[in-house]
Parts: sequence; C-alpha cells; structure tokens
Amino acid sequence: MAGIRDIAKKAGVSISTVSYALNGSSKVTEETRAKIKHIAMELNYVPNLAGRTLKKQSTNIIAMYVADFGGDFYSHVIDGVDQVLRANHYELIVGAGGDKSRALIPQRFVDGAVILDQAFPDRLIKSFAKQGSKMVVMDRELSGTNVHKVLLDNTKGAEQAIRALVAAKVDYYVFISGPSDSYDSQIRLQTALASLSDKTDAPVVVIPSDFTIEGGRKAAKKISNAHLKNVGVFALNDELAIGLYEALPELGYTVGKDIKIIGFDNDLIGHYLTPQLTTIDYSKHKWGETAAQTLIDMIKDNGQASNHYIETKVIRRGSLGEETVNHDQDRLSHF
Amino acid sequence: MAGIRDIAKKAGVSISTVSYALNGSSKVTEETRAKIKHIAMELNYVPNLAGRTLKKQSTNIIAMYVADFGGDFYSHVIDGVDQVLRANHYELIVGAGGDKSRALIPQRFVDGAVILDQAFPDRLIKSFAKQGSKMVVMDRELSGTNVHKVLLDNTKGAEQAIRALVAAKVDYYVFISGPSDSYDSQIRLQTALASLSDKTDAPVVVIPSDFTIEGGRKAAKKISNAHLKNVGVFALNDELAIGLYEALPELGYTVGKDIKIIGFDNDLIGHYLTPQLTTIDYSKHKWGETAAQTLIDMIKDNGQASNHYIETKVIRRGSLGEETVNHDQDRLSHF
DNA sequence: TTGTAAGCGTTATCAA
DNA sequence: TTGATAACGCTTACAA
Repeated sequence: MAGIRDIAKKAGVSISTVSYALNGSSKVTEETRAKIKHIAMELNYVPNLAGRTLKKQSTNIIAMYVADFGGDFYSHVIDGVDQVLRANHYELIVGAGGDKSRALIPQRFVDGAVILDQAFPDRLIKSFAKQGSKMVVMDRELSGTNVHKVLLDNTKGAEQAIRALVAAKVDYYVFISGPSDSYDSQIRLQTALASLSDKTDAPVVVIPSDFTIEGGRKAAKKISNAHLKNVGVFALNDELAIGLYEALPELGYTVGKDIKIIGFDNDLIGHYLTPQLTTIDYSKHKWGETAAQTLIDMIKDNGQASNHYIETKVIRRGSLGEETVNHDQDRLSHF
Repeated sequence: MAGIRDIAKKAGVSISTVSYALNGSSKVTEETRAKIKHIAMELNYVPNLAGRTLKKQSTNIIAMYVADFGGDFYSHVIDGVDQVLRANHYELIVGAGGDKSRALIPQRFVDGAVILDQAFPDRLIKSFAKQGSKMVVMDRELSGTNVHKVLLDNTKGAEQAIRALVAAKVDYYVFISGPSDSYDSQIRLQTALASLSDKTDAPVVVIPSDFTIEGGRKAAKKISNAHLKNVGVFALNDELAIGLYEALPELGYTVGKDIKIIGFDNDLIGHYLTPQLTTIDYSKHKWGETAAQTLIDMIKDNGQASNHYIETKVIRRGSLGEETVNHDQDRLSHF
C-alpha cells in the first residue's frame, strides 16, 4: 500500500510537496507536479480516506437508510437521491438497516443522512442532531435544528383516494391500514376517515393490517366473512391491494364489479393485475431528489433548507369499475 | 463533539485509561471503568471512526455494489449478504453505483467488497486485488489472489430451460438475449444454443436485446414480423418475458397456446401474469449468503475460501401450455 | 517553490 | 492499575 511518503521518497521531495501536487495546489511547479503524479500512478497510489477524513473532518459521503430494498419503490427514491448528490460531488451509500450502520452518522463517517426507515428511532435522530449531524427524514413528522422533513402529501393523497372511491358508488367502505407505527398509515387512515364522513354516511370498516401482500389476503377473508357486497376498499398501500386480488376470486368476489379497490403507491405490479389497480401515484424520483437537495442545503448552510411535501395524483384504472378508467396516462405513470 | 480527551479531562484520568475502559480491557478497575463509561454516556461520546480506522487499519465494514436497486431481485441477494455479515460482526453498506464509491475499496474505507454490477470494470477489480483488497464477484468469471467468484449456475439453468421448452413441442425456437457484455446472458445463450442443437434440428432465431421490459416488447414485434407460429421462446431473463406478455396479445398471439415462453430469474411479477410465467429459479438469498461467507473466509484468511456455483431449478407454470403446470410449488418459490 | 512540523482522534507500547 | 507518548496517513500554516 503505497502512501504519500513512499511517493515523496521516490520523487526526492517532501510529503507536503506531494500533497500539494496531488491536490492541485498552485504552489507547485507543473514540472514537479507531473513527476509526482507519474510516480503516484506507478505506485498505484490511492489516498487513505481515514487519514484525510481525520484532517478534513468531512468525507463527502452521504448515507441513506431504508427499511429494505424490496419491491418497486426504493429504487426510484434512491435513484433520485443519488442523482442530486452526484451532481453536487457527494457520494451515496445505502445502509441495509441495522444498528451499527446507523452509528456511521455520529461517528462522522458521513456528512449527512437521508432516512426512510420507520425502524430508525426518533430518539437516535434527535440525539445525532444534537451532536451536530445533518439529517433529512422522509417518513415522520420531525424537524428542528439539523433535521428537516421531506414528506409525501399523504393527506392530499388520501383525500384523492376517497373522492375516487365515493365516485364509484358503493354501499360499504373498507379501509385496510398499515402497521400502527407507520407514519404514512396513520395519516392516510385518519384523513380517509375524516374525508369520508364529510361526504357520506355509509358505514366504514377499518381492518388493521401491515402493508404486506399476506396482510391483504387476510383482509380479504375478513371482508368475505362480513358478507359485504358492493364494497369500496381503500387499501392504504398497493401491496395490500395485491393481496386482495389474490384472495378475492376464490371468495366469490370480482374486482371492479362487486368490490372496488383503490391502492396507494403505484407499485409496478398493479399494472399487471386484472383489472389494473387504481392507485395514488407520486414521483418517487422527485421525492428522493428533493430530500437530497434539502440535505445539501443544510450542509452548505446557505439558509435555503426547509421542509417539503411531495404531490400525489390519482391513476385511474379498472379496479374501480370500467366507467372511471383512463388508459392514456398509464404507461408513463411509474415515474 | 466530545472526544476521548474530553472524557479523560472530566474523569481526571489519562486518555489511554479511557481507551482501555471503553474497549473492555481488563487492565482497568471496574470502578474506573464504570466512572468513565458514565461520563462517556453523559457527553454523548461516540468514537470517531476515522481515528480508529487510521490506527486499526480495518473498519469492519463491507461494501456491496449493485447495478441498481430496481425490481424483485437485489433485495433478496442483499438480504442474504447482510444476514451473514451481521452474524460475523460486519456492517454492510451498499454502493449505488458510480466511480467514486468504488474508490472506497482501495481507500480502505471497507474491509472487503461484494460485486454484482457488470459496470464495475474488471480492470479495477484486478488493480484493487493487487493492492490487497479482498473481493467476491457474483457476475463474472474472475478469480485469483484476493478475488473469488460466487456465480449462478447459468449453464445448468439454461439446460433446464431448454429441456422444458423442447418438451413443450414447438416448431420454432426464439432466444432473446441480454446485453452483450452481460456474463449471465453470454453463458445462458451459449449453453442454450448448444443444448438445443443436441436435442433437435428445429430452427432457432436469436434476438439480441437488453434484459428490459421494453426490450421484450420490441422482441415481440420481431417475432410477429417473422410470422412465426407455435414458437417456443427462451427469454434470458423474466423482464424480457414480461415485455413479451405486454406486446403479444395485440399482435395476435396467445401465450401458452401459439407461443410458449420460459424466462429466467423467477421475478415476482411472473406470478401475476396470465398465464403465470414458467421460469428458472434459484435462491437469491442463498446466493448472497454464500458470497458473504466466502468474503469473510478470505478476510479471516483461514484458507476456507473457494469459488462457488448456485443451483437452479425450473418453476413450471402456465406459459409453456397447461399440461406442464405444477401449481403446488408456486407460492413458496420466490425465496 | 519547497520543506518542516503540528495536529486530526484513536490505539497500543512501554514505563511508572 | 494507570499514564506518557509514538504512531496511523494526511493536510496545511508557516518557515526557509
């Protein structure tokens, strides 16, 4: 492992000259710089990040934390984050969850963090912030010094979902929720309940679930057991809706006819279901971009940073019944 | 940012005592240790990783590089990697692609790397290996000092696919390939061609493509333009097959009837297509586990490390025609 | 233009 | 059992 000293020795100069030459300082002859660069190349020199970090107290690396890598979701968000960071000369690493990788933040191995992982405790975020680490959260109501939030506009999204569902003229309503500690689930459910009671007196059943396909299957059984017909379901995410699609046929329901479904997230799979799933869409990519930009603003400390909300819109497809479908917008809707 | 010196000062001891106390050395009274730990906690002390790394020359962090985070694929592989690393007290970070994050390897920011990204140049891997970095590759034929490979058994998988396709009794064969620089694609295509010519003299058309859904759509048009009927398609990955499913109906084809399709990868979406997609499956999770274990063996240098191949199997579903389907094994097949 | 030397936060050797 | 100190690889102020 060649270091700066090896280069210095071989070039017959001091280590500071090497450092200057390699870091593009103008204090050095183009001639010596050339010589030094040549030798560095020969020796396969790579600067040791630990040494540099120790001195500079910054790494230009940003960490992002996600709950998992599954499904057609995180990839777009991460991509958005990555793109903006790259344009600003930051490097992105993604934490695969777990306690130890979270420690990279206070350990100063990263200059900042983007958090989209409900399992990342509020307590830790607050404590890191107090110690001066900059963070952007995408999954909770939390902001203050060193923490900003960039959230999905769950409220608007849930309202749009309810409006679409009410327009489908059903007799009963069912809301299937996510885990109780999910911020998204809480807001969507709360808004949906309020919004529905504004519009109709029809009965609504809430089925607590967990945002998984399996949860959707179980919910289907509950709906069937309650003998509900002509029912409108707001599945608070698309995975639940997928589970419904899997279980409903054998329970004697036909999606789009005696059961109308709207989801949330515009998961790619919804496009392949029959009938296609009506859902609430938003730009995952832009969400990521905005989060990254906010973090950069915080780090550069130019006073630009602020909290943000990401817009939602309805993707109308067959699951609410044929009459409401609009096929045109479909193909491009995943981004 | 409290450091080890702050603690020492406050405790009225030397910094070395603090270091010993915090690192569980037996050279220190339980009493002083308790006192020091208490103060450390009070000051929100977190060891600075750069300082520690500089001294210890290892971080216990492993990097994994993937091409992207999309689809129902990487999550399982990453999960397998993560699980094994965690059990061995290593931390996983995932590189979102891009030049700079690759530099983390020679910079000794990480103790080793798992590479599943065709865009990561061979040249770099070899050069890093020469400088002493340990790596496991999952996407190419490359091994030697400091590099081992853990590969999918593409050969066996392709043979299985061809055997299944031939059994479906078609008149023509079409192979749709991935990008020409993809190792997986190369092996699958090469094996498929050899295997088919062993079994039949029926004509085979090779359509070069790119492993994307869009690529599959385009391939469908080519098949239609060639006026092929009763054709058996080996889509070298499932995304291509999905593209076929999207485009074929409007071209007058019915999957499972006049066109039989087999894919590769067992993507989750294949389960939701009509008819369900027959495909080649393998344990993505185990693949990741094996790669991680191999890397750990290399780092611990216990002579255990070796190259590995991951087994494949056929998931029979409707796309080869009804008679070959076996529904039982389906639900559990994603893992 | 180049060299000397201090210092970043930690660990580990040696002496007390 | 504890403390003083060198060392890790690099950057940078200051001296030459």
